[in-house]
Amino acid sequence: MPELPEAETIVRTLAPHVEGRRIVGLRFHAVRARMGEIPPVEGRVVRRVSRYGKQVLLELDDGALLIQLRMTGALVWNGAPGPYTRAVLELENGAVCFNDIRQFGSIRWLSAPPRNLGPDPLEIPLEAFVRRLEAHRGRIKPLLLDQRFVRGLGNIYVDEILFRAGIHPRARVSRLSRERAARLHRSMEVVLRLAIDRGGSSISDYVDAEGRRGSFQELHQAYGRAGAPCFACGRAIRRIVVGQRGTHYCPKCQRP
DNA sequence: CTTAATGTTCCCCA
DNA sequence: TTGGGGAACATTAA
Repeated sequence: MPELPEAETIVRTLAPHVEGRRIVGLRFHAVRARMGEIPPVEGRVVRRVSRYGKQVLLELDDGALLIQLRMTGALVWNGAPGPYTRAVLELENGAVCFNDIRQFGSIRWLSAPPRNLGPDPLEIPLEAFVRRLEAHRGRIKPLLLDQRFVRGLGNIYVDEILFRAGIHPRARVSRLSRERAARLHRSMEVVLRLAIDRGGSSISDYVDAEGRRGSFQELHQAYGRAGAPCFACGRAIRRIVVGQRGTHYCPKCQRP
């Protein structure tokens, strides 16, 4: 469920409730939700809530809880625990439910800040982005989905970004002109910022920490619009499979 | 009953 | 080493 804009929205809506608050307990309702060992966190204070790509970090004094939401994970403040609640973090002033229908998500302990992924797409300068592109060969969509290339993009936003940039999802990275690379860089920033402004995309399950849905799905130009007319040219949006992921694009605006 | 779904990881092959 | 394809994980909805 969460890509960068959803994770960012969760962080922004969760932070005011938990930052500076003392932890009372961390309980797992599903064994698979905990990845690896987690030291006792009772009595420790949540210093900061932040985002690393599409993951959420609850930073304590000497480490952090890293929450991977994967496909259906959610962090809801003071929500009632339900059948899909996999863990609950109790604080002095309330609780955070980690809900996750498909159970792909997990919570793990980090003793040092993560740095295993690529740069944040909202922070990487154009020059660095172009240099990174030049170091790769394959197709553009799988590369943008690779979290080691940039961190935070997922299936929805890659389709939206490529649409806005007018680039075919199967375009070869090595054949992108500098101009198109610049357009891609700009589209990345515009689409992500717009999506954050709209509180993310709620296709099925996604809600922020207040339990509210996002509205960026109403502005999708490509994702989920197979067969519908392109807002730019009127041609039907096409759905293909690229790297095992459903991929939506306009055959006219995104020429091969 | 079959397929696809906002994600990642692992295995095999070129 | 890199990249591509397929499968796996668990659950729901169409």
